[in-house]
Amino acid sequence: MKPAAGIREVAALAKVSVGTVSNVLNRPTTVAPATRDRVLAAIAQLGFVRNESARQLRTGTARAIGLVVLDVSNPFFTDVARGVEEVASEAGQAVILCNTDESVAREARHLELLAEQRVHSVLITPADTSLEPILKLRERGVSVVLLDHPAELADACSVSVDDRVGGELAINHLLAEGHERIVMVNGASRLYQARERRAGAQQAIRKAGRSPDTLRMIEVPAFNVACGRRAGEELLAGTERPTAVFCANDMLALGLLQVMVRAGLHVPDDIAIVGYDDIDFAAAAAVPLTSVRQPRLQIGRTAAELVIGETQQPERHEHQHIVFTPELVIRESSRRTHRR
Amino acid sequence: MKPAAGIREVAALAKVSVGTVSNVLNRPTTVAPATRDRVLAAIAQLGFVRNESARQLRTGTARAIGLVVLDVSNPFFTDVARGVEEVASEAGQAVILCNTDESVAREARHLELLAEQRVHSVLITPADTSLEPILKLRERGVSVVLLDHPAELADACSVSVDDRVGGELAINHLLAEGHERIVMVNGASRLYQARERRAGAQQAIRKAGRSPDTLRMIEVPAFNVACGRRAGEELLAGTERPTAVFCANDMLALGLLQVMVRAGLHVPDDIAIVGYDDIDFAAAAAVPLTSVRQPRLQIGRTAAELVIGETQQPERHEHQHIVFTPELVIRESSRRTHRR
DNA sequence: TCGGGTGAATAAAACGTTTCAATCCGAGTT
DNA sequence: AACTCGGATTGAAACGTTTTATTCACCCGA
Repeated sequence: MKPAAGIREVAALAKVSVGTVSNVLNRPTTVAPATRDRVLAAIAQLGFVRNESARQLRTGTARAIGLVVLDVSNPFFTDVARGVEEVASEAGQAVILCNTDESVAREARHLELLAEQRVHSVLITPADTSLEPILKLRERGVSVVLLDHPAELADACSVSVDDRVGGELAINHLLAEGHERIVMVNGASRLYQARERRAGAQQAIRKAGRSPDTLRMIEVPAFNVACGRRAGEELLAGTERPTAVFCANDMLALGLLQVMVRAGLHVPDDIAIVGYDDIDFAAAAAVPLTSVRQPRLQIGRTAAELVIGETQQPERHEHQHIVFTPELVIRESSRRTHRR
Repeated sequence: MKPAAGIREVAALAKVSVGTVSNVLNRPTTVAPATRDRVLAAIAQLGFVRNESARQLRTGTARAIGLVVLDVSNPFFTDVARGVEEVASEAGQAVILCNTDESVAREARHLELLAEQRVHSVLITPADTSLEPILKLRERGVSVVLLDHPAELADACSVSVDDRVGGELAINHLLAEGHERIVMVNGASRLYQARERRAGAQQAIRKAGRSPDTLRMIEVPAFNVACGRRAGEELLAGTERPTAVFCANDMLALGLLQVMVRAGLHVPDDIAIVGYDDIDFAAAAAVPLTSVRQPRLQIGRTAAELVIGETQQPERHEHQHIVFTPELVIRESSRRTHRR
C-alpha cells in the first residue's frame, strides 16, 4: 500500500508541472491535446485520485449540499431526498443526508458538522419552531432552503406545501362523509407542519359552521408508526370512540390503522382514517389509505434547483417562497360504504 | 459576512499561538485551564468553526464512513443505515449515505466520490457480482465491509444473513401449507441476494423430494414496488396461476399483493404470498405479509463496529465474516384459512 | 547556587491542491 | 529582421489546520 500518488507524482511521470496537471483536471480545454493525453495516461497508471480536502481547502467551499430531514425512515423524506439527489448530481454536487429524528440536539450537531465541512448550502426541515440555528448558518454565508416551512422572515428561500389547505381538505372530506366525531392525531406542535395542519383542520370545522368539539386533538411525540399505534390504543381504550381519525402523516395513520384492524374494527365503517403525505405504502396498506398528497419528488427537485441557482449566481438571486398545493387522494379507508 | 474566522484570528484574540488553539481543540487537557478558557471565549466570540478540510488534509483521512446501499427507498436499508449511524456517531464518525439504485455505474461514481473524500472505510451492498471496484478500494487502504454479501475471497470483513436458509424457510413453509404450484419473483440475479435466495428455494424443493417444476422463476429488473406490480400483472395475465408466490423482498411482495387484491383475488386463499426482509410496512399491508426477517439494525450496528475496530487497531484486526440467521414470521398472507 | 525536571506554550514545517502572474515559443505582421 | 500576439506551460504562493521539536519559566532537591 503505497502512500497514494498525488498531483506532483503525476506531474513528474508526465513530465509537466503540477499546474498543468491541475489544468487537465479542471480546465481540460486549455491544455494541448498531446500533453493532456500524457497526463491522463499518468493519472491512470498511478491510479491517482484527487484529494478533495486539499481542493476544498484551496477553493474555500465544498461541492456538496447538506440535506437535513426529520426522519429518514419516512418514505416521504426519502422521496424528497431522491428529488434533491437527481438535480444535485446533474450539477456535480454531492448530497450529505442528515437525519434528526425530530431532535433539536441532533439537528444542531448535524448543522455543526455541515458547517465544518463548509458545504455551500443546506436544505432543511427544521426540527423546531425557532429558526435561530438556521439563521446562524446564513450569517456564515451558507445558502439555506427551508423545506416544508415557509420562511416569512428568514433570509432564505423556502419550498413548502400549503399544509393549511391540506388539513382543510382532509376534514372537509370527512365532514362530507357525514362524520361528526373526529379525532386528529398530530405530531409535536413544535413542528410547523403539525401546527399548520391543525390550523387547517380547525378552520374547516369553523367554515362548515360545526361545533369546535366536533374535532378533538391528540398530540403524540413523533410522526412515526409506533406513535400511531399508541394513539390507536388510546382511542380504543377511551370512551366515545370517534367515527373518523385524521392523522397528520401517513406513518401515524398506518400505525393507527394496524391497531384498529387488529382490534377487529372495520375501516372505514367503524372508523374512517385519513392520512397525510400519500407515501407509496399508503396505497398498499391493510385498507388503502385516503391521504393528502404532496409532490414529494418535486419538492426536492425545486429546493435543489433554488439552492444551486443561488450559489451559482449569488448577485442576481432573489429569495423565493414556493408553495405547492396539496391534493386529496380518496381511497377505501374513508370512502362511504353501504354496509352499515 | 466577514471572511470566516480561522484558527489564527482566534489565536490573536486570545493572545496565544495557533498551536495552543489547536491543542484546546484536540487535547484540551494539555493546556492550562486559564488559557483554555481564554481560547474558548475567543472561539465563541468569533463564532469560529473548525475547517474540516484543512484538518483532513493535514491528518490524511476523513472522520467519516461511507455507506453504499442499493435503494434508500427500501426501509430495509434505512433501518440498516440507522444502525450504522448509531454506532458511528458514538465513535464521532459521520456517515455518508450513497444510493446506487442497483446501478453499477452509479455505484462506481459514488465510490469515486468517497475515494476523493478520503473516507477511511466503506460499508457496501455491492450492485454487482464482480467485486473488482471494491477490491480497488482496499488497495488504496480503505477498510471495507461487505453488507449482505459474504466475501469469501475479498480481503475484507462481511456481515450478512444466510439468504440460502431464508429461501428455504420460505419455501418449506409454503410446501407445508400444501402448495404445489409456486412462483418465485426475484430481482436481478447479478445481485448476490437474488442468487442465494433462489438457491435456497430450489434446495428446499429438492430436499422435499418435489419435482423441480413445482417452483417457477420470474426475474424482474429491480427489487422495488413497481416491479412487484409488474410481476403481479404478468401472473394474472398468464395461464396456470400459481397458488403461492415467494417474493425475494418485501417491496416486490407489496407491489404484487396490491395487484392481486385489486384484481379481486383473496390472499391467501386464492394466492398466498411470502416476502423477505420483514420491513415494518409488511405487517401493515393490505394482508399482513408473511416474511423472512433479517436483523436490520443489528446488521448495520455490527458492520459499523467491525469497521471502526479495524480502523482503530489495524494491526491486530482480523477480517471476520459474520452471518446472521433469518427467521420466518408467519402472518395472514400465507396462513391456511378454512374458507375454501 | 546550580542542575535537572516538569508542564505549558511556541514556531515552523508540512499536507495536496488551485490559481495567477510570469515565461516561453512559434507564427503572423510590418 | 524586428515586433507583436496568443496559446501553452510553468513556478510559487496560498488555503487553515495539525504536529513535532524546541523554548520557556518555574520549582525542587542537592
